[in-house]
Amino acid sequence: MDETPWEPPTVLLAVDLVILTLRSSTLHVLLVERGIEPHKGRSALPGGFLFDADEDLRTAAHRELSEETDLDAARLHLEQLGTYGDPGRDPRGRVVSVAYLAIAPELPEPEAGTDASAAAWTPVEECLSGRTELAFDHRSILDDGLERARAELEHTSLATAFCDEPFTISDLQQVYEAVWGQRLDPRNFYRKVQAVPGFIVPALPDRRRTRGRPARLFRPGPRDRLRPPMMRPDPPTSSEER
Amino acid sequence: MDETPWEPPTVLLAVDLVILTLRSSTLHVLLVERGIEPHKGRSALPGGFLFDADEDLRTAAHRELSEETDLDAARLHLEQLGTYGDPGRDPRGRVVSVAYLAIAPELPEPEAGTDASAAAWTPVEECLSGRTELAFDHRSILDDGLERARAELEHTSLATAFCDEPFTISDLQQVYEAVWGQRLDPRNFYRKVQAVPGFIVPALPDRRRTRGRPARLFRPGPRDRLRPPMMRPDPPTSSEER
DNA sequence: GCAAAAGTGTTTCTACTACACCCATGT
DNA sequence: ACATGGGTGTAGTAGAAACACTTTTGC
Repeated sequence: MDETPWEPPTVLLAVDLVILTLRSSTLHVLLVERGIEPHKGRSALPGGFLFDADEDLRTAAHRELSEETDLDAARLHLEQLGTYGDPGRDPRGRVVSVAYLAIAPELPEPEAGTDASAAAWTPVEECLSGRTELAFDHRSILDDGLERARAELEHTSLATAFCDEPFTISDLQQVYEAVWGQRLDPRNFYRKVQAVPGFIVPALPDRRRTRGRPARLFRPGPRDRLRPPMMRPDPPTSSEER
Repeated sequence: MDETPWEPPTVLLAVDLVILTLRSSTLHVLLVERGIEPHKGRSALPGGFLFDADEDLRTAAHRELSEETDLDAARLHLEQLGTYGDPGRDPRGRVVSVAYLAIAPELPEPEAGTDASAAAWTPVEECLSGRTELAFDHRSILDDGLERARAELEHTSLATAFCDEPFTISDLQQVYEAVWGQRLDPRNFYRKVQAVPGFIVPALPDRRRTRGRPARLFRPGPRDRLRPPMMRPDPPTSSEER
């Protein structure tokens, strides 16, 4: 049908990162302020173009992560989220961006970019409410990243990636509550988590000094997929169909 | 840091399709025989390069689908699966491929390509066992597609996309059994499916003529996300950790 | 009538919820 | 002592599995 000599179109390939963390029990996302057009001065997800034609996609994501934060990128959970390639999403031309989702434990210092204009942890609520508007289609990438994180908390051990080791069970509970936006019963959570084989394993009989009784400490277990899953309670469903 | 004039590398963008269907109670995937190098003569997932720089990714997937099968592409469930961009996955150069997952009900005629050399429904078992070797990294794309389909059967109404309307509950059960590779109890399945609000709704009091008592007919319901989910039974777990 | 598949009832077991209660520590 | 969060017991409820049994058709 089309045996005519035909040149496939080339596109620019980029990676974008949704980096989530918990800061004082609130979910935050790392945003940079764009230093150049388009969308100069607006907040955006960290990311950038593939460096050269031999660079692996995941490697590119790690590189951008290192360039724009001081995180120990190696130990970070990093997972492909989706690819965003609508024509017109970037006025400079056809840019297709592969988004990655990264989860970081709470950091000592919030920012310290070596590359981008400014990097800052921003409460996700600010983005969702529209108080902070994101460049390009980064709002929908963020939405997808949040929904992915919420779903993975049910079926994988992702939550432990938010925590520094060792962690207490209520550390873990704060992760679930922040990401799901729901309060959970600490007593039931305590047992439910431990009922999942391989999710968490006890650490040294060390104990954490806070108010109240010291808590036992745990580390991530060997299992990545949770069986049974940690199902989130149904949100108050407005209408029932039949 | 690098303010030197720098040209971002361009890549070739492709789409690949994992098209699954049920044929005589067995899960099949659509494969084409490659007519050109590389991997000439080998089986591969249908797909191809982006047509031009203005073409949407999903549109490209639909176009390739129409070109290589006679499916009514419009009514097909089509969902982004992931992006495969390892350098070296294609010897022709840097090709990044966005994979889509499509689910089709059983078709009157299995093949009829207008574009590719030959299209054929192949039992997925043939690919998994290695009896049919796939070109490029299509084997791992297929693996990801299967795992995605298995997971979506639990949480979404994807299974109805395998069925022609109207369908019986045991039609639906065959979908679950084929994709999960597990036998299910028909009596419990019968009630479990109907206990999910909005999953399926009764169709005309028409009945299907087979051996045995005729079954009631149903259509897909309004809900896309299943609550409660249809959890698959745990596969016989080999080892328990503690 | 008999085979075959659809659909129902019932029992048992497990899992989740809600909440009362006890435990260990800092102040 | 007492406040504060960690951890345990337990009853009530809902859902899942297992399986006996009835119903409706084709032959």
